[in-house]
Amino acid sequence: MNAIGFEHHDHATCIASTLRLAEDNCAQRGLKFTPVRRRSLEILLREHRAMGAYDLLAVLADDGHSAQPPVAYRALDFLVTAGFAHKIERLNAYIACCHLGSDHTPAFLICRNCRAVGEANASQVEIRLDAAAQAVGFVIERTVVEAECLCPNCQDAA
Amino acid sequence: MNAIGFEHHDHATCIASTLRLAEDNCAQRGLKFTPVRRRSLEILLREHRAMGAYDLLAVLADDGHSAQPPVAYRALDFLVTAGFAHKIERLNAYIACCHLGSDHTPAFLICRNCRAVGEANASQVEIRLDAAAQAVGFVIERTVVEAECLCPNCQDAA
DNA sequence: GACTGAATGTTATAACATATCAAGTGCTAA
DNA sequence: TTAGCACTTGATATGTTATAACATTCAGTC
Repeated sequence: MNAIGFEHHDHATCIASTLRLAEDNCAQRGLKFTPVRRRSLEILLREHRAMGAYDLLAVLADDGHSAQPPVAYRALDFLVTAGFAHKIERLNAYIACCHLGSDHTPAFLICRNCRAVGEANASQVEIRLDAAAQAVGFVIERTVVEAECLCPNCQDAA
Repeated sequence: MNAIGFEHHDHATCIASTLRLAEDNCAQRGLKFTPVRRRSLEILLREHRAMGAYDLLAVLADDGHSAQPPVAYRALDFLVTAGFAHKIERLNAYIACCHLGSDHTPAFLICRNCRAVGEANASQVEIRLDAAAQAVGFVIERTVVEAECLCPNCQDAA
């Protein structure tokens, strides 16, 4: 369950700058970037992979935070709502957003074998559901796109 | 959690013909369309909406079938694998396929308020994830597209 | 009849998620 | 300055979704 496309980057800088971005963003929007929320985002960024809520919880517990499930779910809900993280429905797991700041419809590539996750950016995805939605009078608010894949490693292994 | 696009159809005929289609399909492919599997598909078709595994289980139990979770999950797994049903990841629920027989990438419209579900057919959906997948060496096997919507009723209610 | 492989029965538990209510915190307006 | 409000956090309990593991049954076939 590693993230894809991050093999050669300065991880510490990436985390710090994203946290700063999130901080600024919260200030602008009047959102409270509390310690648990900040720490949760930091954990997701540090892992750079999809984590279950209970995985996050375990790390928070190690920090000495309260370790009841609602703590993790509240933090994740905040991050997802604020656009700092995404939920991978397929895995019931959460991942820090790679394109924080830019408005985007995320699309995920998920290895069905090792659960590695890659986030494609919006320009690479085009969806034409509008006609179908209009036909039945639905208004689309958000679209989840998740592709079940085999990653290069797991292709080789097979 | 009603299905969309089925307001004016002959439901009994629809169920019967779909079951027959599934039966033929299994015969051709050498799959065993056992009583539980058949009954599960019939239940999904009858409901014409996304059902949780435990919802299905409850109906099976009323029939007098064994009512342990694996019974429902096995039946659902068979139906999904055979292409007779789909899983709605967003809802952790299952729905009978509307386009049984035709090869298709399903796409769902899901009302976030009442959980009504509509299945769009493949020609209305176009996805361009290939470039993103190629860039990181992933091979896409299946794509999940689920749009979070407001259905007409819930738009009015708002 | 005995073997084989698939399907089913059964028990237990893992994994994911939320309801509820109490307590703390920070802001602001009388 | 303190009363009230909105929001966040703490804590307990429980609800919901899913699977592991192993026993048993059953249909086909040698």
